[in-house]
Amino acid sequence: MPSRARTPSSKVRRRSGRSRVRMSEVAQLAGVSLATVSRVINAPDSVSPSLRSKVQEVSDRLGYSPNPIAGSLSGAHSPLIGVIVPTMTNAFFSTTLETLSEVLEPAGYQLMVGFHEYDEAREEAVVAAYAAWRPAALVVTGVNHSRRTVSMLSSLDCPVVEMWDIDGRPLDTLVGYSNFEAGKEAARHLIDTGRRKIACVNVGPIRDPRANARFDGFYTEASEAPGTTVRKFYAANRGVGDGATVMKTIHAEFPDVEGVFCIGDPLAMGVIFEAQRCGVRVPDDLAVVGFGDLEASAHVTPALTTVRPPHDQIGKTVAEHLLRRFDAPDSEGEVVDLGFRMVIRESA
Amino acid sequence: MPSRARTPSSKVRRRSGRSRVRMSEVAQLAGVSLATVSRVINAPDSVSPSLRSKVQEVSDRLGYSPNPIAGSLSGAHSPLIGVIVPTMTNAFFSTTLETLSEVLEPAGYQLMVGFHEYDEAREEAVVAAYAAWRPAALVVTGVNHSRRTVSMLSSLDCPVVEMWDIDGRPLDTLVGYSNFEAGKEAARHLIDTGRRKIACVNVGPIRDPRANARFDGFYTEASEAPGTTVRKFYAANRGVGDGATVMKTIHAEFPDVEGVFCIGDPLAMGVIFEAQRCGVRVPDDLAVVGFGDLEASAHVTPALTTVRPPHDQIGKTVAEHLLRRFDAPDSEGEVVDLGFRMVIRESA
DNA sequence: CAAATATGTGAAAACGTTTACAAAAGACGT
DNA sequence: ACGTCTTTTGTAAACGTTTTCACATATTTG
Repeated sequence: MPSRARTPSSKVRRRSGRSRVRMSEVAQLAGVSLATVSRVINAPDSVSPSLRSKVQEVSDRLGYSPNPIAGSLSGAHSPLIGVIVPTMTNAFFSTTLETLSEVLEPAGYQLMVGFHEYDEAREEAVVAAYAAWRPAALVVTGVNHSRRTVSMLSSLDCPVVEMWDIDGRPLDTLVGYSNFEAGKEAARHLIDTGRRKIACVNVGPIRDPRANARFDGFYTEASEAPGTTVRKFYAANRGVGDGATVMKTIHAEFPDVEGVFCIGDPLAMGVIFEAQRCGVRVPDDLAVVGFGDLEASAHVTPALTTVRPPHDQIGKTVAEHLLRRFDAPDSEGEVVDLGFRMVIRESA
Repeated sequence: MPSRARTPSSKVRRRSGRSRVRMSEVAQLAGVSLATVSRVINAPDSVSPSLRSKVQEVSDRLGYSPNPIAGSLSGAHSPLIGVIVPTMTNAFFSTTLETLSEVLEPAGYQLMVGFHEYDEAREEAVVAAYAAWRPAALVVTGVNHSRRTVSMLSSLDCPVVEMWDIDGRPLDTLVGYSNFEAGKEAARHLIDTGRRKIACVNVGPIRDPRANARFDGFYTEASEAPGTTVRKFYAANRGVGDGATVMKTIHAEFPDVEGVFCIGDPLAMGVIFEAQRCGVRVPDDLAVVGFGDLEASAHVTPALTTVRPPHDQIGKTVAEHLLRRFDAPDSEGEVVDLGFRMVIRESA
C-alpha cells in the first residue's frame, strides 16, 4: 500500500523508450564474437566475406550504430575535431566552419567549435578542454598563441592545423596566406593609382593579429613610398557603423586624405556610405580599399575595391588535408600558402 | 641486428610526452579511494572537509583534469551540447552560436555544431549522429523536422530546445518569435504608409521555413487590405547581389510597384543599391522593408526599415534555460516568445 | 544508554567499445 | 600426410570514470 505513487527519483535511471542496441547483441544474434563485429565495422577487409555479410545483415536489421563514447575511450582517438575560431560574427570564419563541416561530417567526424574573441587566455582554456577529448584533430586560427597553448598543441598526438595566417612558425600544418603581404598589396594599389595622402583604419580595442598584420603591411609599404604621408585611424569595432564614424572624423579633421585602406570590408563600406552622406565622391575625392571581399562588397555603390582572401579554399584545404592525414597516419604536416587576390572595382 | 631501423608502426602506440594524470593517481597520492576523488569533483559537499581539501590539493598539484570521455561513458550524459543550425552564412545563427558558447562553455559544456542547409534529410543524419553522444542537451533550429527526426528528438532523454521559431507544436522547449506575425507587421507598415502596389521577395531554391512563414504572413496580411495588389518575387539566393537582381526585374517589368518587403536584410540592401543605380528614389518612389536588422542595416543610405528579431536574446535565453534545467533535472520544457520589433528608419 | 538514523568512505561492478594476444583453421609446398 | 605460413576468429584485458551497495563511524533520539 504505497502512500506515494512515485518511486523516489534517485532510484530511477530514466531510460528513453528502448535503449540503444549494443554491439554485444549484434554479436550474439550473428553468432560471432564482439571482436568480429568491431572488425566488420572498422576493418571490413579483415573479416571473411561470409561472416562479414552475416554481421552486416544483423547489424542493419537491429539498427545498430556504435557508441562513439565507448569507441573513443577504448580507441586511440575520438571522432571529434576541435575547431577554434576567434569569433563567428566575422563572416570569414563562418564559411570556413561550414566547409569543414561539409567535408568532415560525411567522413564520420564531429565538429566541436569554440570561440575566444581574440583572447589568448580564453583560447588556452578552450584548447585545454578540447585536448581532453582526445580529438582526431585540432584546428585553430592563426599562429599567435600563448606559451601554454603552444605547448599543449605540440604535445597533442593528433594533427594540428593553424589556418587563416601564414606569417609565423608552423606548429604542424599551416593553411592560409600572408596578411602582411595583403596589406602591402593594398598600399601599392593606392600608390600606383596616384594617391599620396593616405590613411589606414584598424580596429582599436580588438587585438586581432591578422588585422594588425594587414595594417602593418599596409603602413610599411605605404610609408616607404616617396612623397607619401600615412595616417593611422582606429575604429571602435569592425562594423559598418564604425567605418562611418571614422569617415566622419576624416571628413571633419583630415579632408585632404586621398585614399583609405580598411582592414575589413564592413569598415570600408561604412566609409563609403558616410562619404556619400558627406558629399565626398568615391573614388574621385577619396579612394577606398577594403579587405575580405564579402558578398555585399561587389554590390555597394561604388563597388568596393578589396583584397580577397581564399575564403572558401581554406576550409576545403584544411578538411582535405586532415582526411589525407587520417588515412596515412605517419604523413607529415605541411605549409600551404593559398595566396590572396586584389579585386579592383570602382572604389579605388 | 635489425635490418630496418624502425619498429613496425603497428606495434607502437604513440603516446605524447607524459600521458595525462588519471584519477587513480590522485586517489593513491591522497590516500583515498577512487570514489572519493570522483565525489570531490562532482559532489564536494558529500565529502568531509578534511579529505576534500587533501584531494583538492593533490589534484591541483598533479594538474589533474577528468577525462570527459570516461565520464560520459560511465555517467548518464556527456557534457556535450549539440547545436544544429541550417547554415552559418546567415548572420542570425552566428550570433546565437556565439552566445550559446559564451554561457555554456564556462559552465563546463562543449558545443558540437552541425549544419544542414535546410535539408531535412541532412538534419536527420546530424541529429542521429549527435544523439549517439548522449548529449546533455540538443538545440535545433525551427519547428519543421522530418518524422524520424521528431521521433529521435522526443525519445532523447535530455532537454531539447527548438529555437528561432514559435509557429508550431513544441517538442519540449521552444524559444523564438512568430515569423508569420513578423511578415504581417511588415505588410501593415507598408499599407499604413499608403502603398497599395506591393511586392514581396522570397528566396526561391532554398526551403527555409522561417523565411516562408514571413513571406506568407506578409502576403496574407497585404492581400487582405482593400485595394492592394501584391506580387511575389523569388531571388536565386539570399545575398545582396540577389536583391539587386530582383530590383532590376522590378524596375524593368513592374515599375509601378510602390513598396517591397524582403525576407532578409541583405536582399533589401541589394534592392536599395540597385534602386539607386536605376534612379529609383527610396522611399519616395519605392519603400523597402527588410527583415533581420543586421549591423549594416542602420548604415546604408537610406537607412533600412526592417523587422528586428530577438537576435541576441535567443541564444541567451536558450543557454540560461538549459543551465536552469540541468540544475533541476525534473523541470519542464517551456515556450518562450521573445517577440520582434519593427524598426522604422528611412527606407519605408 | 541502547537503538535508530545520518553521514562519510571504500570495493567493485558497470558503461560499450578496441585491440593485443592466442588459438584455430586454411593454404601450400614437399 | 606433415610441417610451415598466412589468414580468420575468439578471449580477455584495457580505456578512466560514475555509481550502487555495504560498511563503518558519528549523531540523534526515546
